[in-house]
Amino acid sequence: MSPIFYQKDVHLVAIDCIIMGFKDNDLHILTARRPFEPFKGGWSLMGGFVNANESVNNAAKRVAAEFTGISNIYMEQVGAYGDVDRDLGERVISIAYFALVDIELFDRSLADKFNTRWVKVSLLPQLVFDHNDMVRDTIAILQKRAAIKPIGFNLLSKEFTLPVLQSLYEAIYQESIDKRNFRKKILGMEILEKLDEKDKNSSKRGAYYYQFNKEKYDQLVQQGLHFSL
Amino acid sequence: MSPIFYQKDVHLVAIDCIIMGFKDNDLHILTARRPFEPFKGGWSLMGGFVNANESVNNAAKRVAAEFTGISNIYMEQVGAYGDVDRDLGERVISIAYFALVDIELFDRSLADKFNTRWVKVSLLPQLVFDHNDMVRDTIAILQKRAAIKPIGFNLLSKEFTLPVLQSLYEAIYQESIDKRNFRKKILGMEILEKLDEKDKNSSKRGAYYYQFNKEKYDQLVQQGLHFSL
DNA sequence: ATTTATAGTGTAAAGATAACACTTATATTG
DNA sequence: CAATATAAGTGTTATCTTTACACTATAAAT
Repeated sequence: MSPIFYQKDVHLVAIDCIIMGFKDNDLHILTARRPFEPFKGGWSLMGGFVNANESVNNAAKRVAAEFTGISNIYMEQVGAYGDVDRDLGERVISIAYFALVDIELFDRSLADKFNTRWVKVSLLPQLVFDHNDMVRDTIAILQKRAAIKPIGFNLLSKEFTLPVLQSLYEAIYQESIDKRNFRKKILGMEILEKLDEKDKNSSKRGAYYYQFNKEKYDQLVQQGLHFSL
Repeated sequence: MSPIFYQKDVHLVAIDCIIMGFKDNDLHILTARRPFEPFKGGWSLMGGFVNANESVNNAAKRVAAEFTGISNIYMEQVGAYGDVDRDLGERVISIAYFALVDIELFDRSLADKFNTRWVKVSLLPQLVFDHNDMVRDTIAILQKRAAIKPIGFNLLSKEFTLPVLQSLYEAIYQESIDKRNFRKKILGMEILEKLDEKDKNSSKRGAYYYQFNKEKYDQLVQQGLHFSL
């Protein structure tokens, strides 16, 4: 009766990464023209296979670093996608991860090497296999997670202005937010530090730069206080 | 350069099910004495391997049905667990699912067959491998999910009393809830139907039975209203 | 008839969220 | 150098949501 006496089936296990960046007031996803059959030339997420000697989490980090040139990326697992014929070539079980990167750190030489492009989430084309499902599930997770954890900062440079931070949250939630209410709430948390410099690119007056204070945040969490936007 | 020219590694892919039931005012998880090495005799979740010809979701349903005798179980994926040495015998990537069952429907003959037992979540022993992590992650998901979706009803019989429903939510959130506030909220959603019979087992006065009206709930969701407890 | 145990019920205070419009700073232009 | 144009920055009020809180009702058992 015991399964140990049967031959157990083995599977190809892949990683697919939903690599997200923020620019031009919009969330973007790194996509590539798929270089292999099946669906050669179709738009695809960044992927790779899990090797025998690496954890699934490490495989995801490896893949994300390979296509962006960035290490230490913030990543979360989205889930396993396991329909028998989800990959039309052969059976592959894929584990999807989303990655939040500061798009400024992206190594642009890799865009040529891998034929990748940052596309707006709102203008995402049809992707191969079930990759659109993965993106949809990612956005659902991101909306929930961003509301209760300060993960949005991973999408910004270390220094950012409040108008940019607000437009990031508007992009994530896909709805506009009242400026005064947003500032009241985010500044009320006391996890941001106001700097003396201003960003004068987007307005004549200029907007002050802020930076996220992780130490203060961790301290507040320990006191039982919670991020909530 | 293309990975297609390399031998790709293949993996054993397992399912582990966190099968949850509700009785005696507490959440319970189905556990079994593990019948194989490694860790033969250790407490374990219900597991199995994904076959070549079945989707991962179907494998999870198969495993859950095999150990409970119940089909059409409410299940959600918890995530993939992929450390290289998480299973000390051989490398196995496991995909965990939680299942919510009406414990009354459990086929008790299977408890003998598989040497399983329902144990209180609050008294869960140490489990083999990373199974305790899976349980912890399940409870975190369950707490969030139960707050925004009426999934708790999957743990109850079709007819239930409000005191029982409240104790279910108290068990999920691991905190006590004010009786009046709870009733106000849940009845205010208008997704419950009051029946004429009472349950007289737990009190002299008896508590009215209610049942969940899924049609009404779906209708309200379409109108943009949301469950929130 | 009395006791006992759980079911059932409403209101008010506090806190969170949502709605709303004008002033300020500064680069650019005439 | 005065006027203009543009985005940054700032408080208050109303509404809704959440929380806190204590007594009455029902019916079985004695």
